[in-house]
Amino acid sequence: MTTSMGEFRSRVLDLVARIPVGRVMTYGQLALLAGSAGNARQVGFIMQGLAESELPWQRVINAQGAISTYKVGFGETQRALLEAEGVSFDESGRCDLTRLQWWPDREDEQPALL
DNA sequence: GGTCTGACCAGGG
DNA sequence: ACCCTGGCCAGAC
Repeated sequence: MTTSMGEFRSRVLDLVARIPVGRVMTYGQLALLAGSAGNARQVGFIMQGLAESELPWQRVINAQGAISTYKVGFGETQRALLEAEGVSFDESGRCDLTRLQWWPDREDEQPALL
């Protein structure tokens, strides 16, 4: 079964759209759940340009619980958006993934934001 | 085809 | 906790 890049991309975006307010997912986690384990870097590429979209792009962070977008110029914006929905960061710029990382399951569904 | 790059990651020292 | 390494793989020359 081959998963085309187009399918991968749309699965990633579907997942991002479902992340509840105040929760986060990581690049690697999205790659895994979208059917391309180990392809975290491609998720980063897919996220390019989503800052102007309606998607909650700010809820995607790296596996250390930190923001990865400073190098692309969106870091401050992302942090502000997350803090505005209740996510707090420690001195080293990390949030508590054990508490905030969201894994899709039937009980914890939220209305899609699309 | 080859080579470089990257909103990444896990593991090891 | 930090830094480094190697792995990852699609895009863009």
